[in-house]
This record gives sequence, structure tokens and C-alpha cells, in this order.
Amino acid sequence: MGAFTIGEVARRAAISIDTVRYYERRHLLPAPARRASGYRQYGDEDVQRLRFIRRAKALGFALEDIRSLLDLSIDHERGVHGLRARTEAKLADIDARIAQLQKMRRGLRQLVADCPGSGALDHCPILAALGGKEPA
Amino acid sequence: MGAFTIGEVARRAAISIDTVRYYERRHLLPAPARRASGYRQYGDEDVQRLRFIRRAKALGFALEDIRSLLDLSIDHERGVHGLRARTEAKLADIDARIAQLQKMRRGLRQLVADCPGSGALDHCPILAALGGKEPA
DNA sequence: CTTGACTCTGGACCACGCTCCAGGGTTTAG
DNA sequence: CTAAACCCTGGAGCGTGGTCCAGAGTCAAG
Repeated sequence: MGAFTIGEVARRAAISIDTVRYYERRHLLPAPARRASGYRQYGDEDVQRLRFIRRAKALGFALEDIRSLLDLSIDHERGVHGLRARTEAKLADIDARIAQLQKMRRGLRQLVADCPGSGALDHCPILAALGGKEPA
Repeated sequence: MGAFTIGEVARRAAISIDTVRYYERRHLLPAPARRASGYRQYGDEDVQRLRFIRRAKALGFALEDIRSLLDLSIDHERGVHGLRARTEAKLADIDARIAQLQKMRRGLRQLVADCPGSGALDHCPILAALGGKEPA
């Protein structure tokens, strides 16, 4: 369906025009067809791809990671060479991220639970935990 | 009771000398006393402060956040409220990230399940999981 | 006194992920 | 036809969080 201008595709993907061109330069988005005038022409698949990028970015993936995720799906279309290994590597990466965040979360959760919400800062467990002693 | 040089304080806090000076420029660390020669002189409280910064950073706080946390510690009456609120906000942010990562993880799991290393699929589950439709 | 390790300043530079700008050309509504 | 709104390119600039460098001075050991 779509034969969108860059402005339309940007609006549909809820990102800026500059960002669309930036992603093209960074090869996260394939170079689109051009009109005779030089205007870029996009389709629905580009909107999908840009939304994918936006969501993955919101999950904390670097653009480079996202590019490899996208490459992964291209491999998928082409017939799956080494796809499983790469997918599992990505999965391990995600698990590590989750574990890291959960560790962080437990630390902060405990601090909030212990925090009286009032009183002298000298007794604040958050500061105590952050400023605590270390071995060596 | 130290009277540490920048090298010593950096080593004790497990960060680089350049980073110590960088934190000073960014006002995360007060400008230290100087020897007649101009050498910076640090004390134990600086080591503590640098360790605080390192820990807070590991918990996901931006340097700017950390600077306000440190500033808050000056305001003993109000400090705890602000600190607790900031910590809780950070916690909510972390929870959201975990939830989204788990969603993505499920998508990738599905991809692995659907694609055991050979054969072809006509649809990418990652795109399905993350590139899904949006309102408008 | 010499040597080597350390420190000083200021500024350049890096990666990341945009964001904006100038100075053009194009498209479209009235 | 005109004017507004859009698009093009290339490159500069920005915020974050550092890292590295030159060219100079300082300190401690032998």
C-alpha cells in the first residue's frame, strides 16, 4: 500500500524525519526508492521496521544491536543460516540485561523498603548502602 | 585520614585519574585543597564520595542524578523525601524495562522454537512481538 | 643531582544518537 | 502563478561520560 514520503513515514513511525535519514545512513533502514525528483519513497514495511527500531531502542538496545536483530530477520527470510545460534546469543544478551536490571531492582527495592521517608539523612539506608565500605 | 594524591584517591575509588578530574569539573566532587605545588590533596571523605558515585552509577543513575543526590545530602531536613522519591521513580523505570525485555525475550524464544536451525519460515516472530500495530 | 614516576592545565577527541542548519529544489492548494 | 509546505544534501553541533595528549612542573629514591 503505502507510497509514503519521508514526512509521512516518520509521522507513522512516530520519529523525526532527521532520524529516518540517520537510520538510513547507519544502515538500519535500507535506502529507499526515489522519485524522479529525488524524494524518498517508503512503504508499509518501512513503517514496521521503524517501529521495531523504536521499540527495541526503548528496551535499551543500541542501534548496532538492533541492526543485528534486523539482519537476523533478513536471514530468516533468506533461509536461516546460523540463525538459531545468533538468536540464542541475542537471547543470552537479553537474559543478562534482565538479570542486571533485577539485581539493580532488588538493591533499590530493599533501600526503599528500609527508608523511613523522614528523619535525618544520617540514618538513610539508601545513602548508607551507596556509600558503604568496600573490601580493599 | 588520608592526604592522598589524585593517583591514590583514584586507585582507592577504583576509577581513573582523568575521571576524578572530570567529576571535579562536573561538580560531583568538590575542588580539593592544593599543595603549594598545585597538587590536589584528597581525604577519606573524597574516597567515600567517589565510591558513592561509582555505586550509584552502577545502579543506573545518571551523573546529573547523582549530583542531586549528593546535593540533597546537604539538606538534612528535606533530603530523605527527595531521595526516596527519586529512588522509587528509578525503581518504576527499572520494572518497566524488565517487563519490556521479558516481552522481547518471549518473542525471541518463540523464534528459536519456530526455527530450530533449518527450514524456512514466512514470518518473523520478533517483528510480530515488537513491530506490532499501534493506535493511529 | 639525576632519573623516573607522578601531577598540572587546557583542550582535543571518542562513540552514541540524534538534531539542526543553510541553501538549494519540488509539490500542491488556491 | 504564487506561496506554503515539503524534500534534498552535507556538515556542524549537542549532551553524556569519559579518555588522551602535549608540554610543563614536582616529588622520591638512589
